[in-house]
Amino acid sequence: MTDEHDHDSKPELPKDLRVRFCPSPTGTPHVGMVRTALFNWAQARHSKGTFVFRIEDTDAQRDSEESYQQILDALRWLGLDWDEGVEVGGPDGPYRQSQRGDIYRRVAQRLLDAGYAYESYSTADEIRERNVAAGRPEAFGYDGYDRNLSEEERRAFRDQGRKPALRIRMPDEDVAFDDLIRGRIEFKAGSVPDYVIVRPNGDPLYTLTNPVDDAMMRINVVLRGEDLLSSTPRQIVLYRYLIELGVAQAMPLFGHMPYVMGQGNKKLSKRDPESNLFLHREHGFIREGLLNYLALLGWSIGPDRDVFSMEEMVEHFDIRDVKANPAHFDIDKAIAINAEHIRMLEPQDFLNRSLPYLKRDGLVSAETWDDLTDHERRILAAAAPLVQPRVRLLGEVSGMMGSLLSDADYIEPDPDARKQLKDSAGAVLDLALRTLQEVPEQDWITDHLHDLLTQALVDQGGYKPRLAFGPVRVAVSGRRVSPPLFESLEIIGKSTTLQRLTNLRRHL
RNA sequence: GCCCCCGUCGUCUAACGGUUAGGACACCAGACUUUCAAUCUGACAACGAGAGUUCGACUCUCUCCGGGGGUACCA
Repeated sequence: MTDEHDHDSKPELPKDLRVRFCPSPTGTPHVGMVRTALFNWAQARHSKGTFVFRIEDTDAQRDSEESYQQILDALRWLGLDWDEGVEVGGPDGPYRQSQRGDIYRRVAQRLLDAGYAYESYSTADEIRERNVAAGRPEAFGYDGYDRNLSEEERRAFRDQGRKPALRIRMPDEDVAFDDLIRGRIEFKAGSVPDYVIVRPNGDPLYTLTNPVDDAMMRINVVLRGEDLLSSTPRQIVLYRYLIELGVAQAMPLFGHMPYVMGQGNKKLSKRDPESNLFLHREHGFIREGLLNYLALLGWSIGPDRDVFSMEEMVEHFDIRDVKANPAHFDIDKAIAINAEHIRMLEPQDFLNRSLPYLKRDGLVSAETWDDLTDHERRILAAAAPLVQPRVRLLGEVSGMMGSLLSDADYIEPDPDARKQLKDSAGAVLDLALRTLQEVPEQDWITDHLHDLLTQALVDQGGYKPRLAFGPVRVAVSGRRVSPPLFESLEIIGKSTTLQRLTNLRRHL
């Protein structure tokens, strides 16, 4: 497969590509995070490179073990496998930043010794006060006050009991780079203030840990969210220092992916239910469908095409083809794509994946095929082809199959279904009952039942098909929407069918 | 304030100087049908605005407008 696009001014991807996914374990996994993981994974697989999975848990206040476990669960469910990282190990471990404190301390000290970083005693309040006093906007940022403190001045601060944060010294020059998605981006000199890499209490910050780990893990392509775009110049500067110190070998390439947007013009927030990956799973998204949809947010496999497998995505994916503008998460389209993937499932696969939902809803005795009863297996096998093209989410399977799996001799019609019953329903049910009673067990098959009822109700009874079959369907399924009628009759059998017809007749 | 990003149907996208601006989702109408789906047909619907460059701009440049992000001892 040759790449059909030229990528203008965008850089070439490195030969031995190494990308990473490095979430912070805060909260439950969300779709924006999944999309980031997906694009990194797809690029790694396409380029036959290495996908590193690291956890950035330097913020003890917000990080949680539960969230970490959920992220693992998410990636495993989605099938986004990693080559090096947590759980699987690798040459550059440990892969949780909370276990790498010594590394950061050592690098910070070297940055300080080399003069690339300096001690800063200013508090946030003091910085703000100085800005206001100098007529600068409050949000001007750090003013460089501690840049050239003498040893005496530093001692004076220490004697007051103050401890310094460590700040990186930003050079007074433009910083530019070629973004893999956006092309050349230039930041004007002086627009990025000196920034903190280590707190006064010694805690390293993301600003330090992220580039240091990328450097030590030899990450050469950084694909991350657009929200990190404006922090790239300071990262580049730090990287230059790390190269000087021999900690980093070379500057990585950067690509900044557009946001996934929610309602209105706002980034999909963690609070938004539509962002919750596990909620989508509970509703019955399958991994193929969700991943396919997420891939569509900013990327296209080609003209006039939007349903594809992950294998196809891997074959064609190039981060340089990703669009730079934010995309709205459209749940309707996501569901439609999911429906396509459900229809493409092998029938047995469809059943196996539906079982947890059926079990959850109390319709079957087990979550796995082998643990079901013969009776359940027989019904499910017969019902699957009827149901599979009719559901868009696996969570809908229960509603479609409920009346087939149940051996109840009466099903209370839901209100929607009851509205379908016209005045003629009683007479129709009587006629259907009389007709079906005569059918020998061995003739209780779909085609025969269809012929028989059509003849009795439509041809001879004079009812329009709608009026003829509506009441029968409601009696059997209790719903306005159901699997096809005659197949359903065959599946539930003669005895149950007659009982349900009789009992609906009684409850009219 | 300053810095940075983004701008094609309602939504996701195709187009890479020359097309009646294509497809998908949603919506509407129809065919098929026992219902609902599936499938098929059709309809509706977009280049933010203005200047350039060019024989010719969705496409290149600039300005404006609009939206978003950053300006943290969060990531």
